[in-house]
Amino acid sequence: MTDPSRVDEAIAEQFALRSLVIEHAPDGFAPRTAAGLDVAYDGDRLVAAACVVDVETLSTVESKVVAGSTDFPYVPGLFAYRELPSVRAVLDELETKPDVLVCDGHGRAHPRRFGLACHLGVLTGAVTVGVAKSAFGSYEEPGPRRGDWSPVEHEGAVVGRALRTQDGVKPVFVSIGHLIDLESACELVLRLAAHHRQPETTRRADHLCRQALRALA
DNA sequence: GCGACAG
DNA sequence: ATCTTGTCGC
Repeated sequence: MTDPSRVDEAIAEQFALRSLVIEHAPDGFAPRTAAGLDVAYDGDRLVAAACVVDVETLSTVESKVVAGSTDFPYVPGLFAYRELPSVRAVLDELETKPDVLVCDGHGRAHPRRFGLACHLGVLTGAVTVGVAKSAFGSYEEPGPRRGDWSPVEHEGAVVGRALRTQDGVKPVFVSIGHLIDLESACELVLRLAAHHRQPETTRRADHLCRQALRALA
């Protein structure tokens, strides 16, 4: 049961905020650290995790987990309203200030071009990238090799890429969140996904939050 | 009107 | 996201 008024309100806010997204990086932007963000659920209880990784060596610099809860249901297109509060909470716990945040979901590749990654970026002023495991709508299959990609379009505009991060695996869907360009975002994701389909950042954050969640139960 | 729909 | 065994591949 999703309260219609909360949904309408959220959608209106997305339209109001989406023009604030900046689609290019600051001069000489070269991220040295990247933080992966993820949330694991047990009903309405949840654990959010952030894992900061050295982009060059892929070693973990710092990680934090935070327990919390949600009152907003999962609604496609309104993911941010469910996860953003806990994601921001765990980010506040970090002592390190990551150069870029890698979100588990879409940025511009969203029905209203304002997915979780954009929302987080605009609200915090951080550089953000969205990496999702599935796409809204359809896309053309990219080539079979690591690094191959195809554009993801929405209403005639390129909003993201289906990026093959390993030979023969399903592509991930990369889109910018805030303060970066799509090319740089894909370059970063490919670098972080040196060993697996998913970037090391998201993988480690994923492991951390579900491990912490089972520790509570 | 019907189906599709990040996690 | 989460519920879940065995199984294919490096």
